[in-house]
Amino acid sequence: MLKYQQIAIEIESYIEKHQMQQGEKLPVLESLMKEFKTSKSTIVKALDLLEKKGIIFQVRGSGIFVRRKKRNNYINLLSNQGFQKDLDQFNITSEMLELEIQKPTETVAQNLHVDMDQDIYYVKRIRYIEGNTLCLEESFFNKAIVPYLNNEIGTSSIFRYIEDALSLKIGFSDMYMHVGKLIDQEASYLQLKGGDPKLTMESIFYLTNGTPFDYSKVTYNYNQAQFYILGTGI
Amino acid sequence: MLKYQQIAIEIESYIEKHQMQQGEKLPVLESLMKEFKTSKSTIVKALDLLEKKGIIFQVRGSGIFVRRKKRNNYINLLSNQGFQKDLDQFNITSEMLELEIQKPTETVAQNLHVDMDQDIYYVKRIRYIEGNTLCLEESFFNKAIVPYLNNEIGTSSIFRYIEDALSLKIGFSDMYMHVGKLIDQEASYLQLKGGDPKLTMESIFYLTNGTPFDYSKVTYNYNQAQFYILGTGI
DNA sequence: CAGTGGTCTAGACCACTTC
DNA sequence: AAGTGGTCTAGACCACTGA
Repeated sequence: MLKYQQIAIEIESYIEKHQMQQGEKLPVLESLMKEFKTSKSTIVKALDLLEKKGIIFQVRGSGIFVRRKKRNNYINLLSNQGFQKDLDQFNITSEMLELEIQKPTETVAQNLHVDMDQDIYYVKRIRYIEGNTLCLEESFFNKAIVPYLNNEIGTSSIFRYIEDALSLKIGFSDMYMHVGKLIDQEASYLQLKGGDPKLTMESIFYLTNGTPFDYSKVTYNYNQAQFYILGTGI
Repeated sequence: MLKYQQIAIEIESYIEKHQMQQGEKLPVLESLMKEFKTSKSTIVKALDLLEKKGIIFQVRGSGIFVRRKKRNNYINLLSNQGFQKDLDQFNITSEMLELEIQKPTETVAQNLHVDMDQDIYYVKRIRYIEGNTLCLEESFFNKAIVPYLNNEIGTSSIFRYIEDALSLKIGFSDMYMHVGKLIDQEASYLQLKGGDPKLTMESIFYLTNGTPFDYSKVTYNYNQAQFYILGTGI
């Protein structure tokens, strides 16, 4: 664990433990430097990390203040802000519908940057949140990167498997979202009606070295599709 | 203009000008330091800024690479990634429906952190993108911070007015979104039908010093509600 | 004008990738 | 082993806030 990450975690825990409210002031840089026995830059880097996560905001000439979101029951759209902790606060389970090795369609081949004759893992799941249908998810994994998947991995967390068991490092993602109407087949999976609203999210996930390994298309139940984003900078 | 911001802009222009593609390599840190006659930290800071904006990604031990989004016709959800440049690429206009001074409702008072007897500017607008109805927007501005608004400001850019004319600095925002069905009144504004899908986005905007000055509720036309996010970190 | 955060430097050392 | 990005330090100086 790097020093600045460790410091960030400790400051965040401190805020949590003391139930600090929006606008409450944290100790000044000078104090933090002494407390953590480190240089100014390292503290600044830790604080920048917390600012990016939406935990604090810094005001030049004034101080460092706590920032807190106000609503629960909303899911964080940028999981990097919450280090996956956010989804853990909900009880999310998966039901596997299909899991097989396929050749990619043209769209999939393009998004995963593979040839049409390479193998792809196709995973189709329904995900539940607190027992309600959250979304229908179709994912395509580049088999050259994720050589093996099974039912057990699919019903728990594929990403955790990729990071822990395959020790690959996930880097960044492109996400595209739009709103539309459910077709009958989608509706039946989500226990809704054809023509009901849907939120579709297409994502491409990359390893830290820039290789795309997962293209996924997720159709959300509009009753559960509640997201928040803590924006930094306008 | 700060040095690291200037450098970031120049690197971004370079990428743009040379039409560099996803995965193309930029010069190494050493070269950039020499080229911009500056220290390593400053270059690193400029690159971190570009990484946060989704323009590049850095791979330790390997290099600095260009990142490019693939789809057009999608609106950037995090305008901080694009410095407002993103919306400028579309032709967006506004039609003012209402503009008046009111007392806040309880919800508004809470979100803007004002008392129930303080004055609020209420602004109701329809926004168009390339001539099509994009959204119906209701905004509430704290009059103590934004003391004056008129039709002209409202039909152009209220935020630009706040930053330029009032010289206030906008800091960060909380955004909450969910999907639902249009009620008849909303539908008529958006030239859609009652029961059609809608995306609702509630935002609270804060100045850099943490004071909330704008609470807005935006109902998007589902035909135009196409957003993208360039995620960094998972 | 004192207090506080932000930028910038020069350099040491570390961790990862690539050959 | 060489190349490349990442962390960390110590300190100078700058820019903004608020009493």
